[in-house]
Amino acid sequence: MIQLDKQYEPGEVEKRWGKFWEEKNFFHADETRESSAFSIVIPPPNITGRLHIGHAFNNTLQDILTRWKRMQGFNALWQPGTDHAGIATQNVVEKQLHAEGTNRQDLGREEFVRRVWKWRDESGGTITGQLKKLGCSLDWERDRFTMDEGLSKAVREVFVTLYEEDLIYKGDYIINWCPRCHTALSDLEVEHQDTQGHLYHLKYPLKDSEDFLVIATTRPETMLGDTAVAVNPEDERYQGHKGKKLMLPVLNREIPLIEDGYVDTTFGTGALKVTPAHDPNDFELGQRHELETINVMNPDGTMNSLAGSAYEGLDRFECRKKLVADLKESGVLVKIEDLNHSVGHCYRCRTVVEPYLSKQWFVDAKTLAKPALKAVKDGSIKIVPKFWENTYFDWMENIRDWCISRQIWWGHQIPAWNCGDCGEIIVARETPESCTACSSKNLVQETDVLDTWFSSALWPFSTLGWPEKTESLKRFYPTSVLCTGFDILFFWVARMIMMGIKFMGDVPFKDVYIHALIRDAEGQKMSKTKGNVIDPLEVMEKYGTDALRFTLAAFAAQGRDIKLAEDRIEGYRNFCNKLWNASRFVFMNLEDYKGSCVLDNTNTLSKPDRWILSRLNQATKDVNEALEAFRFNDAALTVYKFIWNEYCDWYIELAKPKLSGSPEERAATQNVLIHVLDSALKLLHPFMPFITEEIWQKLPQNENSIMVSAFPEFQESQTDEEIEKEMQVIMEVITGIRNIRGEMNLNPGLKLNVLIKTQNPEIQKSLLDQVDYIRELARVERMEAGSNIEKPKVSASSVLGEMDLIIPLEGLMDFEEERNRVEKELKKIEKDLIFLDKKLSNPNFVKKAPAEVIEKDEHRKTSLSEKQAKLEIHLKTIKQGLC
RNA sequence: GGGCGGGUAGCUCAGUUGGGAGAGCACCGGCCUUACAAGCCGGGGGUCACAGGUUCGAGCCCUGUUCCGCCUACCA
Repeated sequence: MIQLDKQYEPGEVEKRWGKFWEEKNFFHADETRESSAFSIVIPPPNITGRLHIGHAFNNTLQDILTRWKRMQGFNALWQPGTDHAGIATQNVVEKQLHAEGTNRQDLGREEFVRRVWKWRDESGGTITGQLKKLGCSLDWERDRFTMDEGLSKAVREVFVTLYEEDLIYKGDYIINWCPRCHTALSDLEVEHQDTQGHLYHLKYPLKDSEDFLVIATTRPETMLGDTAVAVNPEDERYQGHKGKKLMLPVLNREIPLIEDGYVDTTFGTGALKVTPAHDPNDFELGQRHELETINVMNPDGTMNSLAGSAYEGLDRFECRKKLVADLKESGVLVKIEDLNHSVGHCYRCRTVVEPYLSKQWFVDAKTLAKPALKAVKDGSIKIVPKFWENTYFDWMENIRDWCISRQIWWGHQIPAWNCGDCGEIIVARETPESCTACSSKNLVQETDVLDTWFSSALWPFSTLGWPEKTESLKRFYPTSVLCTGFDILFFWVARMIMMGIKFMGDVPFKDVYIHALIRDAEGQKMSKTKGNVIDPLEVMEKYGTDALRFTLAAFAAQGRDIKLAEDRIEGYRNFCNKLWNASRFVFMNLEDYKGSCVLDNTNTLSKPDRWILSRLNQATKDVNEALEAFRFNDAALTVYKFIWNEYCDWYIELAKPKLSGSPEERAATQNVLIHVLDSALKLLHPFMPFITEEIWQKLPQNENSIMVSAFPEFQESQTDEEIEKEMQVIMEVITGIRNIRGEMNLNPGLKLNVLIKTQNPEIQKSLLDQVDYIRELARVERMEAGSNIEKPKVSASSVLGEMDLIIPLEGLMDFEEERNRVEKELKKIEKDLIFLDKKLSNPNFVKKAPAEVIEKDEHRKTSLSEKQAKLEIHLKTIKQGLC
């Protein structure tokens, strides 16, 4: 006989089954298998990553879907992999070098890249091990890395194709420059933060005049690169100055006054300094007016020689300080105002980014966005929850070209070669031997690498073998669903849609499930610097992986951010224990059991048996429907309630008397206990894979693992509404008795006698049929049920539907308590009746509401009135007793 | 500036087509009832942010206000 410990201990169990699943290769999806496919690609974690709570959440949801579909018989693939995470990884290794007293420049590019690979081989797998601990059923055989040979080939293929179609181009534009990372960033990689800054008002003198204009700027140091001042042509203040020249203070450079409708007459003084090399708007102004561009900064954020000898070499912020002091002294500075404005920061290192003119590579995003926009508009891709679609549309409709070149070393080097002789740019899939224009062998490859998100954008097909035409692609593309947080909707999701449609001719996934972000108990974003991170590994250690997974699923409602509270995890840890002990009970009663988990003979079933089977069927339906709609929380809660509130609270209790009944009764009950436990474990398995496997393996069945067993399916024939109603009445009586016992402080051990008066012969019969359950569960000695019951004077009583529940309490009666109890009940009824009366006496309601609603209310009113009358009589006798 | 999400019990949150609000935790009372004290039984607790509107009927639909959070933007 199988004995379970009194408490569930997750640690050892999790290790054992994790290993078992992997050894049995259950996570593998075979592309040659015929059954219909279900596929998900993991949002590839950075190789620098350690599993944080966001990963745990995201991957738990994916694992739930994958396990569920796999059990449903789908050929289910969950594609694993990691991202090389260009800047992030480079920063990590650079930090190491710094600690060793060296740097990447000293190492040189080749050696540095070798060093990063070495780091990746040694530490890049951390997250993989952690995902395994979480129980993720990823097909590890297919593990991919964005810098793998195959995926790099895909990157080249895409780059070259887009270049050939003029969808990738190279040009001089203002980009976001991070002076610390020494690289360009895409617009998305800049985090805007509202910052309390200053607006400096400066006098720009007109040439050969005492007169001057006042301009306003937040970044005075950029004035050193000014090549014009602009005003709005409509601005009356400046009508007299048309065509004049100004002298740039400090450098005494002559600059023109130009007119452009872009200038906002209401901001500052209505005069705008124009710095085409250091501001995106000024750059456009400059292009329109053919202004010179003067770049006054070095890539590291210090001022260069064009800034003038007084400032050359200074850091941009030091320069600002010194310059402002100088301007104040020379009388150029008019005033300094406080200004709250948003300042861009590098999303990797938090350094203030600098708008910077430089030569970069861009993707023509507008062209690629069009079909990607359409795919969501026409429903080829569904975003859940739907409100994210608007955000997606908005961004895609206003998309700007994507800067894809990065001046770092770790990543996919751009497949472009510059001819040292004729200057030709050669973009090619294979490294060229010689220049296509002049046949020179003097070719140097572009040193820039591609934005990390460029390779991520190809993930749904590059991982399946593209550009080769593989079986895996055929079977698993398009993938079924993409599951991710909204923070990378633009970074990743939108770009995958663009690239998928462009290169596969089909969407990369049919559904996108966007989940919320997890915050701490105060609603703060978790971050290491704040020290408020919940470490999933610690939580798993403390409460068990299943408890964490279930908590995350139960929180996954569609809407607000998730404030993770530890007591919820504890609550679901308790649920594990509850399930464990219910199973323990089942196993304790199986020593003579000979059957299997499959119900063979339904004829011998008792009413509670039929009831729990019907309820199981309903739960099955609800779970499947909820998962189908990505309502993880509903699905989780359904299983929870079924197991705890129905199977444990009622069915096991109802089963106890039958287990000590006749051998036939005992056998039948064992059958149902086991069958329902078996099914409940399956329903729960996607959420709690470890404990369900542990218990399931002890059940009498022959399959390999619960994870490859068949997920329960709803069967119309298994629903039995009659039985559900009948059992409801029995439960009501039991609860009613318990209620009186509790409210009147009667000793729980005290056996009561119970009278039930009812005119309904069916209820009478049912009560008498099932008197054993009532006696057992409500601790009743004798029960009488009939239509001619006399109510003893000294008794507690309540009205339950068509039944009058009477408990004689001669010698035990606390009249005071009973009066309070009945008066409380009457008060409630009175309130309800007033409400119903009002409603039913409203002619419009009677006229317009659907018949069934009216009928329901009328019925309710009658039964409440009856109940009220009966209770009032009862109350009278109580009061007599009190006197 | 534009957009999105949220405001429901003391706390954390559900509430799927509109028909008088639920869970977990916390709280109160009673129980070691041989599966489980990480448990069992019973109980109290809500002007569903505010103000209007539509409707016979609104937590749910519409409008406005307010507070919180987030996204986005070329506010020098």
